[in-house]
Amino acid sequence: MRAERADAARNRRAVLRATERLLAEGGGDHVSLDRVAALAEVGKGTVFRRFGSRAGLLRALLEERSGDLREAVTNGPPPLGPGAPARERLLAFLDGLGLIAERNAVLLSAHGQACADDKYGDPSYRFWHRHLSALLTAERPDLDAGFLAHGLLALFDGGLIRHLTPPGDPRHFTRSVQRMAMALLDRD
Amino acid sequence: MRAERADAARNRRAVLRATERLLAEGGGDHVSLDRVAALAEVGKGTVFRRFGSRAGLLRALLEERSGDLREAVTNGPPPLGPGAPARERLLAFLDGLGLIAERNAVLLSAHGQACADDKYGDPSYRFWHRHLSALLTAERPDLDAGFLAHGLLALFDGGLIRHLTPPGDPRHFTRSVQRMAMALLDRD
Amino acid sequence: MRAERADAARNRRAVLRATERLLAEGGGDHVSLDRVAALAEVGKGTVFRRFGSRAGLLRALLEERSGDLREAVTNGPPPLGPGAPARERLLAFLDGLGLIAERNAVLLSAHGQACADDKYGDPSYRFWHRHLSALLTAERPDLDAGFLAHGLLALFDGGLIRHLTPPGDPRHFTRSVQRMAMALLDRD
Amino acid sequence: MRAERADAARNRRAVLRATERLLAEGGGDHVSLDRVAALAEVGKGTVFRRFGSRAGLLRALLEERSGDLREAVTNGPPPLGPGAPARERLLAFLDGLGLIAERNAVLLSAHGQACADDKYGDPSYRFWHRHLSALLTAERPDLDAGFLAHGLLALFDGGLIRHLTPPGDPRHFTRSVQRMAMALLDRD
DNA sequence: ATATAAGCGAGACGGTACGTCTCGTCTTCCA
DNA sequence: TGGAAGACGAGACGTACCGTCTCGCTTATAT
Repeated sequence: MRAERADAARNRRAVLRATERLLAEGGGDHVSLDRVAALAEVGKGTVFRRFGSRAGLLRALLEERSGDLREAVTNGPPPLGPGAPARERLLAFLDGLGLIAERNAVLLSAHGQACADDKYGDPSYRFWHRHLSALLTAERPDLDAGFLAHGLLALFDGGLIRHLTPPGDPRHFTRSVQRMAMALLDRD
Repeated sequence: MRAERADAARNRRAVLRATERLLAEGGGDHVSLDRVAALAEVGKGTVFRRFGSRAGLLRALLEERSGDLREAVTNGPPPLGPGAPARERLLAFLDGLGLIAERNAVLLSAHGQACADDKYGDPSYRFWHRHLSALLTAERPDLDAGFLAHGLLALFDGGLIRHLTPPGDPRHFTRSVQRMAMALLDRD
Repeated sequence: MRAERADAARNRRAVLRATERLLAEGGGDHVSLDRVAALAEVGKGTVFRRFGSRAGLLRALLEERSGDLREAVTNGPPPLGPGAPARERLLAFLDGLGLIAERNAVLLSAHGQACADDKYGDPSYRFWHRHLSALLTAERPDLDAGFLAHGLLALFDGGLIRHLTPPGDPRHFTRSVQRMAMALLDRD
Repeated sequence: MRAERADAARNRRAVLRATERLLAEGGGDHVSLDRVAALAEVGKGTVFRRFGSRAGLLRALLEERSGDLREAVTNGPPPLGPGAPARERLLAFLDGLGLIAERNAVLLSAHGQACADDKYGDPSYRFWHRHLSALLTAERPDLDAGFLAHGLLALFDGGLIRHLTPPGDPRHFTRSVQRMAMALLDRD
């Protein structure tokens, strides 16, 4: 049991590392499960047993990347975690999510393509959405916070980030998102 | 450049009609170019000659669907066309685009998947983006209208529309978008 | 190198059987890889994985057909195998090869068309050529046996065989080849 | 009427020149009728009007190349033409045909592939075959001259010529053919 | 000079093969 | 005997090709 777990963990890591290498090399289309398995020196079946599908693999990688943020948002210290005013938490959250997105634009694209239309049911998406909704509601109970949350999350698209990120200013996108959020929060 | 040959036009139409039939029947994944060609009673080569790729085909269909709006926005009467106040034009435009999107959510999804990350360079996207940017700038020159325009357009995602449209209220999504736009325009 | 998997072998056989059925049904042009795969109840990829290309498939079939002769010539009893006088071995070999060719004229044509000009580098061709050369050299060291071997093998063309085989005398072609070989061997 | 003929002749020549340029450039597979038409600056329809098919085009080119030999063999002076002893005519003929074949090995391959199995009914082939048969019969009425003629003609295969022609000795193949023919003629 | 007719370039078309690729399943085999 | 390796089915994609067919310009004749 224990040895087996170690194997599984090693494989899991190998597959994820292979995936990110392929992502870095050739973009989202470069990540085929055959290639991932080959690069990870693992059978294709193993990839599926661990991750279920291409979408699952990309999702797992994305969750690995954003696990810390999720933790910080739930249990961490302010301003990310509970305790700070909603406005500050919102800005901090967008900063954190933006950083992840900027660093993983290619992965984001690939995940978006793979998940197709299940994207909005994804637990991860739902978590971000709930969090955003709550913060927005706190500041602007008069607005449709749920929809606004979708609106803000819709910005976190790999293609858009690549399109908007100028060379030399990797945080440009995040600041734009934050400004847009502020424009939404500002009461007329 | 010679004009499109008569039979070419006929085929173009047949292919587009076949595409929409397949989209309606079985969703985006049902639209394979082989099937399109077969249903249109056209050689596979013809589809590729006209549309270049799966993405090109879906794009063409989408442009056909939105051609009227584009025309109305450019040369039509107010409030869509020039002449009305920017705020009214914006609402009218979002109404028009929302209607198209609500009616073509499946197509939108399929297109989004196929176009991958070239989406933001697409002439059609750029047109909508320019238009939105101009209207937003007119109302709120103090904001980053270009980014807000991307933000609003990011909402027009097939999956999100399906996710948010309740049975019995097909225009719900559009109204939400309009409200979000108004929230952005309202000066603090 | 692992041994061929059991299912791989099964599929290999199924594909070859499908190929020969299609050859028999409708001639060489009837053998498309799509059809072969469909008839063998096998994915198209499997055909390519095993045989690499149309040419490879036909070559494999041909080699299957001539494997026994190859074995008999190498290790079998005289007069085909080693031990008999060269003249008798030559006649026996031509008889064997002629029989195969007469029975597989259609396959021969198809293979000739598909292999294009790599024909003379093909291991199978080289084997027959070496064998023939050796036998001819033994009998007529004064002649260019290598060239004569090419000359004799050039006769084994599907189209020529069909052209020369009268109804009711399927071995006519072979006897002609043998007589021509004898004419070459006969010393002036 | 007369002007039209001029056009037709010009086009015919342009198409043949284009064909040979493509043959020279990239081998037989490079000669697609689309490319021929484009290079000849001629409509594709014109190619088909003149030559009927890919095979017809290659045949026409081949006949252009061998027209002189045909004429010389029929009406020319000895030893090619009538008047010389059969043995000398045969050698002269093989020399002439060999020269053409050596210079047009690629064309020969392409023609062989295109004509598939109609090759032996081709008027040109039949002419060479009749001529060879007659000469062989004259020398060796005891042999099956018709078959031997096929045997000799079977040597004129583009692939074989390329395979056997060493760099620096372009007539090697022809001499080999002549020696083989002599070996056949030499009475035991 | 105008109208009609023929012919040709250009190339689109239908149909289809090829070979590559992908996913997710499923069989086989090894440890 | 349980899980890793990877072959498999299914089928899409995009390209190429052939031989046919359509179109519309250009020329050629007829009025």
